[in-house]
Amino acid sequence: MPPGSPYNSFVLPYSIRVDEFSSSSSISTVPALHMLSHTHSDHIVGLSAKSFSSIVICSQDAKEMLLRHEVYYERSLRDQEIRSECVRTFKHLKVEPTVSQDGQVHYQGSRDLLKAIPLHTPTVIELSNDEQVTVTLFDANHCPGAVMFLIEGPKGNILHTGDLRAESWFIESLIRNPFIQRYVDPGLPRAFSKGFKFADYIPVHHATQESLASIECRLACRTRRILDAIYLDTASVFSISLVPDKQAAVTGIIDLIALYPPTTPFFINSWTWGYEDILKGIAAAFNCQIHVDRYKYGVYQRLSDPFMRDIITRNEASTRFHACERFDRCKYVPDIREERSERAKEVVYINPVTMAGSAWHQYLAETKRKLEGGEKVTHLLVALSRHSPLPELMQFVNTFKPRRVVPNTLTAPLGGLDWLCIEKMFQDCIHLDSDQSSPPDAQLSTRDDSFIKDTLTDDVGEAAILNLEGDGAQETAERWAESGK
DNA sequence: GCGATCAGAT
DNA sequence: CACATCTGATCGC
Repeated sequence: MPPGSPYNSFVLPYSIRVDEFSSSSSISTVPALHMLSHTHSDHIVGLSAKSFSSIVICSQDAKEMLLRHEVYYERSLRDQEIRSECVRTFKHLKVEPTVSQDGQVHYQGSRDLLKAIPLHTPTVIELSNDEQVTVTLFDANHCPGAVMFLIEGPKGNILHTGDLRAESWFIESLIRNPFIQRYVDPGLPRAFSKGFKFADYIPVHHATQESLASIECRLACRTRRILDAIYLDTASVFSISLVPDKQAAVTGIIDLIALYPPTTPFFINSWTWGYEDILKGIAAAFNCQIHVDRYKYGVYQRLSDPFMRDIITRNEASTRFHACERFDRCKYVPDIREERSERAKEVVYINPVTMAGSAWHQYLAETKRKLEGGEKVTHLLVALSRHSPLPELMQFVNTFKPRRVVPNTLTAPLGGLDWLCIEKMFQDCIHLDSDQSSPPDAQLSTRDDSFIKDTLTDDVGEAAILNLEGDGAQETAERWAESGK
């Protein structure tokens, strides 16, 4: 996931590279293994190169999505029947053997580079002659096919989250998942004891002092394992607000839709994978299907989610809910900016956004007031985030208390400042025995959360305000790079 | 000349 | 809106 991934996207100390496939970017070592967490375009850089010929580990859904991937321009040509066949960006990753007229099968040039592993299925993979790891996949609640990787081997046990939405139900389900349970921290919470205090924060999983003292728990602790590192989705790590869980976002938008006449047509701007919960929620609430375009239909029909398969239709006249091509909508949901017909004036446009929980409740109340007062509202928002903000990330990391946290992405111009900042954010969520690798300081730990709220805004650049020394960040980066070997 | 990569805008 | 995507410029074999 370039740019700005630490260690060139390698999961150190293993020769495993995640979500980056280009070889030109000044890396000297060829990875022993490639992994793909999901198919959003910033995670598949380099995979479209025709010269790429390595094995890639991913989920079955990600494999289907990748092999059916079409860029917008080619989808458009195909839909206008200017192209007679689909141009699929990654078709070189799977080439079927050919069968000649005499029935003989020719394997020359055939390949199937995407190795799909089912979820919750520990799988032994050879990295080299004398090194093997066990890889287990977990759904990451980010988009269809998106997974986390648990990598276990002689050089350590590492969880790579890919992109992640760790809502509380998600963390609770992990705690109960026997394939990762042994890595869950059984101790008392230390995080939030100082510095970070989120009023609405609900610790869900920690044992009490009494239960820790019980025989069962002491026995369990013998087999408790510790994650050496979590490679964490830090896309929204500088957002400190709590955001609604997906269910609250979906029920909110359903409540608003219900206030319109039952004939009002809606266009749902699913502009990238990951908004399926909105489509499913609407379909269930209004007992109807959602119209989608040829490309989305083809992909959704091949995914493992049976409910998703059932709620989509290609019949644009059969429903008032449309999630067809954003720039080529069907005739039932024309764009008001392009067409000033009576029909176009009736269309209501639903757009997913990232919004704090408090703002979402205000927005819902205000919009409901407008609609009930007869005001015309043609644009609706739905507060559905596909990445966890800081409170969720802290709860997630605190669940495991790993030895280290490595950000999956950094902002290059900050020169490592954000890395140091992230280290401080999670210092109370890592394992007690871990070295506090950063120098003791009074930056974050002695300040109260009002300082943090004032300091950390959604703008990543603001992180620099933390008065951290630039060379300190550099030093930290180098130290971590070294300890990762 | 083309594909691959990058910067910039939406 | 969004941190994913598209576009057009640039690089490089």
